[in-house]
Amino acid sequence: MSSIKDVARLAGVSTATVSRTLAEPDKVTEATRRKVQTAIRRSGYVRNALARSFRMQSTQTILVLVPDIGNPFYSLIIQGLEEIAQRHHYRLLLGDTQNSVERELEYLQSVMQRQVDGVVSLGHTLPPVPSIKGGKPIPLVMACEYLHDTSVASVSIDNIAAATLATQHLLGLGHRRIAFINGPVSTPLSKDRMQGYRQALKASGVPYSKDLSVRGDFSLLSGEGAARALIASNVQFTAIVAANDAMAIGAIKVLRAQGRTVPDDVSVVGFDDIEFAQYVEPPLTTIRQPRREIGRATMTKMIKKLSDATDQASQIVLAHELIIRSSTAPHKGE
Amino acid sequence: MSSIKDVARLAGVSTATVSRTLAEPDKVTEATRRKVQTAIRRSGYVRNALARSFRMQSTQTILVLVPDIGNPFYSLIIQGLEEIAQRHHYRLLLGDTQNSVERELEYLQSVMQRQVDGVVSLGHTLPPVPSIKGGKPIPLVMACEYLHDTSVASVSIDNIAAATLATQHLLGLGHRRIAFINGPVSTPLSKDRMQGYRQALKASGVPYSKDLSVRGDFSLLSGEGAARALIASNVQFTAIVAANDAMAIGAIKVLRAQGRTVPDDVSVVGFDDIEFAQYVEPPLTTIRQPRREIGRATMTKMIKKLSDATDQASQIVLAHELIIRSSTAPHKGE
DNA sequence: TAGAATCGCGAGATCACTTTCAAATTAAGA
DNA sequence: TCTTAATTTGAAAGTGATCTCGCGATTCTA
Repeated sequence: MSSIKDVARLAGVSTATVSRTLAEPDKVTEATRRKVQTAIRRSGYVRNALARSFRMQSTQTILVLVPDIGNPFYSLIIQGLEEIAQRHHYRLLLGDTQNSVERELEYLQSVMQRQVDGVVSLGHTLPPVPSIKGGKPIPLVMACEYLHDTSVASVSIDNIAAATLATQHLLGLGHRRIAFINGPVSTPLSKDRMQGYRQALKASGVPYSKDLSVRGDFSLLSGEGAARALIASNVQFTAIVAANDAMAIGAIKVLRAQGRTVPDDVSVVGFDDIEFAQYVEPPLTTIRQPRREIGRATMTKMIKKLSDATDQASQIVLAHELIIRSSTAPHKGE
Repeated sequence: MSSIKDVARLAGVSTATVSRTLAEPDKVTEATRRKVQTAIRRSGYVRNALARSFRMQSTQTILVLVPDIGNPFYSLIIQGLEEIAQRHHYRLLLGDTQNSVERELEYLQSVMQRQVDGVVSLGHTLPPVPSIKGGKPIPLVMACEYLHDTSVASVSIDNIAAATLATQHLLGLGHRRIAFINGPVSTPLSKDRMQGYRQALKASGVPYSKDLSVRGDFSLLSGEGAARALIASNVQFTAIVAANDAMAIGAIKVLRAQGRTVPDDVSVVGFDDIEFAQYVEPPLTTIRQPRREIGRATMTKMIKKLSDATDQASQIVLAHELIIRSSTAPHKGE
């Protein structure tokens, strides 16, 4: 493989000039530039990115921590991230943490070893260690999730407002006994959705009942479990709001299996608007998150931080939207 | 940041010894090992992976080309890949090619620039360029897809047999007019599934009709389109086999919208057994691919190639399985 | 047209690590 | 005790690029 030295020799210039030609072509004479360029072509030279990364101590790579690659919710976000990253010549290193702290730590090794220039986290656990990179903090941006207290940049929707909207929709249809299937409660995001739910209830004068809240982990299976728990506990409910679509879909499956029809017996509203939401029966009423846009905004923020270390952390909030399909209907009966 | 030099100085040894202590601790005296280790601890030294990669001309990173991250079919495969990779201290660089050649080429840049040690492709396009790495070919393994003619290693199921099995299931239920929704026809995988379909038909003495075959692109939307095309063409059919679950699910949606019930009016069998297949209505009969196992086997092969350049390309074939749910039923009627 | 400023280019240092080769030390054998 | 073999260690080379510094050439200013 030819190196920069070979090119330099072939072109009759120094390696410095070759490097310059590559990095800032206009800092070099027309004539030499041409010489170098033909030398490059002739030798089939390609820049050794490893050497370059080493020298510059930067890899043009962003680590993206995904809680679960299998969750289709993340796909559009990733596409948004990638779109902007590619535009700025950054690459994405996707790390599937599988909701496991150990796995996350493994990836953070890469960070410690300076193999990535920045970290985007789609999960709620704040990557703990990597705030130093040769003394300098390494940029971190959270997407979807966020931290209330700290000064970590994030991009998300207003989950309180969104959950309120979902609940209001049900309330507006005449439902009063509305169950709530939450995600893992530890995260600010889950807390906010819960808060939005309660807020809407309160505003309509509907008392909050603890029995109507169950917890899942955002998976299809946990949605089933939540619905089963709800039914087993014998509380009355005519509607459910789930903290994400997967759990809503899981719940619907159980509901139907138990002979309750959706939406006639119970209305269900989801959260996220994943692609499959339109394909289940009945098509799911849900809150749409601007997923691609979240990805774009997140990476844009990251790029900014990368080029300007003094860039301030900010909490970017994007708009959500209630998508009404067929899984919700007016409350029937006395 | 402290470097190996600092550690060496602190421990009163040479950098070579520090390096050795890290790489092969037993090539070093107990005493010096201890000295070095405390020096490492005291200085908070972490190996600079960039320098290391540069020196060794290897990054311990495998590029995984995924046609579409959003497709949940790939998630388990990726998890399988990751499981084995991590065990051997390799990292995964996930590249979402979005079925676009340009994007694929972008990622192949990484390969040319020696930023990855190997390439796993989940798509059908054979990465063209990267067969050279400093003259040496860089390992490539395909998963799911494969090439009939060449000597590229691959891990997949027997798609002919699998499609035959799916079709036979329908045939066994008494169906004779069985439609086939294929994927992009250019790929060996699609051709094989089609062939399996036709083979089963032939074996049962059912004539193949061109009108009963339509083509999609593996997406939910294209499944809808395919079903619509089928209906519009006015051919009679009482069953459909789709080349993947997403298209099957899309087709079911259209079927129901048109007033045909599944499976009473038309039986549908999918392919892949993605998680959602159990959650649609009716739950989907489908061919299960051992996805996690495919991932594992692929990465195992990759590791082998990485450590042994003479390793022969092989076509590993794993077992598939017909999962019968509720989207298929005996053919009704005269 | 002399002196100053600017520009283009090359020599060589540098980045942090691995690895070769030979020296030095230790262990084994006679 | 001396020689030989084995083991442990260090000096230094090498990896491929970038970048600083300074020199010579060119252009500008007065």
